[in-house]
Amino acid sequence: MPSTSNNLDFQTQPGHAARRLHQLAVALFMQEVGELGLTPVQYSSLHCICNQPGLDQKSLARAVAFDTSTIGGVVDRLEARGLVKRSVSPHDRRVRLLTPTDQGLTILDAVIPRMLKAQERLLKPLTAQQAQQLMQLLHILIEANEPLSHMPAQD
Amino acid sequence: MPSTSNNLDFQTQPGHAARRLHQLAVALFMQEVGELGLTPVQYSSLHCICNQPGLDQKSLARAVAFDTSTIGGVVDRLEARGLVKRSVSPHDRRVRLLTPTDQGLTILDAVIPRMLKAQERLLKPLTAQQAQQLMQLLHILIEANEPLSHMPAQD
DNA sequence: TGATGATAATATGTATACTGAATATATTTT
DNA sequence: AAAATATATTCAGTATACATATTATCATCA
Repeated sequence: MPSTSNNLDFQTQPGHAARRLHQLAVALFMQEVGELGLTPVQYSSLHCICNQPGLDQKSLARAVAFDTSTIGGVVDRLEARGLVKRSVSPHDRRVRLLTPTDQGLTILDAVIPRMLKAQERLLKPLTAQQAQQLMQLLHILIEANEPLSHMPAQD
Repeated sequence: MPSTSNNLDFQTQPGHAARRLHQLAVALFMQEVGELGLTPVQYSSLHCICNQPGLDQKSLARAVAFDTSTIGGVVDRLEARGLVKRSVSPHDRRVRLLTPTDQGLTILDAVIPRMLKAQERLLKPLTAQQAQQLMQLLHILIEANEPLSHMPAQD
């Protein structure tokens, strides 16, 4: 028996389970929302920008927990689709301020019920109590390990 | 107040939590294992190949829950680093059989304790009971939603 | 046997997700 | 004010992760 068996099986490791859960969450999101052409990350970003128009990219990155490199490409695509506008901040010309277009606001409203359905489907195999438990446990891990995220640090 | 507030905040959605958990799991893995130059996915694949030498790529994809496009690139990189060999199956020349090299076996042994440390660190904020609960809930979701995975179907 | 269809792998294109370097602009220090 | 430092964004490079198309090979059946 090799040293790599049984309890060492990657299948049972939390990291692998985390990848699988994420994989399923994305697949469900794309099933429900994909028709509208928004990815999960694009949705989160658009949501943020609509709720806080005038946000800069660094703050957006922190809000959705991305590094600033990644957010750049996401915003590129939202901008290319005409859902968001980038403008140079008058106070600091390094900064790009993000605002939603009318089309961006419209599509966000169309996406939300579908997004909610995806979330519901993801947790459907759990009882209400289990679902609440899961979310609580996830939040503990996320908050405790926050410093590990690659998003820009708090001001 | 826009229609996109509060309980609709993406921060509280399970899909977002899933992405964050995965993000943390990868970051911890890379902290512990990165020095050895293996990613989480490469580790899982190498582990599989070492435990089942002669595996074909499709079976590997199913084992690690990837689609076959993705696994191709992963194996490319493992092969380029000399950890794995690809050979044409004598029974079916479409099939590539995967076997570990000595170096592949050696590096796997070196990786395992570090990988375990990463897993431990990920769940450290939880009590033993909570950790067990979390894993149980994750497995329920993964199994229930299995048909959604993009990995190749069972034979 | 030759056409048909199925299958394993590869190739192409898009979108995360990260590291590290480069660029432009601000701020601080001397 | 010039120099040094800091910051927001962008750029280049690597590695998932998926969809879709293509290629090579196999299996079946007319």
